[in-house]
Amino acid sequence: MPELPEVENARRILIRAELPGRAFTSVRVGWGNSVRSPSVEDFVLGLHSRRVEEIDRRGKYLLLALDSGETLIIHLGMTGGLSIQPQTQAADPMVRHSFALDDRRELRFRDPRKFGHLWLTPDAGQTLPDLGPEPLSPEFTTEALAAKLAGRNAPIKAMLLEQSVVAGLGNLYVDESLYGAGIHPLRTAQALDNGEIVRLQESIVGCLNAATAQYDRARDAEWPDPPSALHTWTIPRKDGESCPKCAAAIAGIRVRGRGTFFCPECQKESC
DNA sequence: AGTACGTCCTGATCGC
DNA sequence: TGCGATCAGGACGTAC
Repeated sequence: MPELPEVENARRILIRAELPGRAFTSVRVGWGNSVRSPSVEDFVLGLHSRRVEEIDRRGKYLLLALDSGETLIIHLGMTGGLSIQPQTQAADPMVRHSFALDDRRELRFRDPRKFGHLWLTPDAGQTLPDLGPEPLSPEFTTEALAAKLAGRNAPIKAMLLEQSVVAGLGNLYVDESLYGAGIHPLRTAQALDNGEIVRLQESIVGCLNAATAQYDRARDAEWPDPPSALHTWTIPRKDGESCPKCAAAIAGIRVRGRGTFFCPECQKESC
């Protein structure tokens, strides 16, 4: 499931593959429900002959700035992945959308589960939902995190999945961050003390930086076939496996319907 | 407003 | 062995 490090990896792959500078010569939308706005027809028309100038990221959203002044926003959903391949190369049947480029290559959006989404908008800021701070930017301070958690009764795990609290965390990196901070996923957000919030903020940054660095190394080592997903987590995601720190049995529970793994010894429910 | 839950999707895995 | 049932979850709509 693409979360911040995976989306950032995708961004850097597209930049290294020199997508910026290229123009779309034709666009094929294979699953209309993916296009959130405008209509599929206007989406295709609006992209025609447009050149990609820059590729940015906000949370889990990729932002492709076009020479028309509009922005193509891509969210990979749970199973989405992007690649650039020669137009002559046969496309996987799971490729839902194709963006032919002016150099005989093609940007392909593979998305088996169809949870990915696309937008073409004149104002990305207005189109994107309310997103919290970028966790790898200086704006993501302990104070900023504390302010978001203040007065909130939901489990800390649910809060961290909320993109308006911090942008870019998903199920996996939330578990990983809580494990690193030694905080139980069901702790009430507003019950965390200052020391715990400090540890949590540091753990989130540490997890994301470590994963991003791992992707950087893999891209360099495996170019031109860099991995789109790596095993970046340290806590086993299986009930009963041993905690790498204390060897206790890892517990698997469900929090808000999400599979959640933690160490009952390192992450006590009451403190 | 805050919290919780169902929904969209289909490949992979599970269990009989 | 085969096949139907279940699982996986990001973001959003709806409900309380």
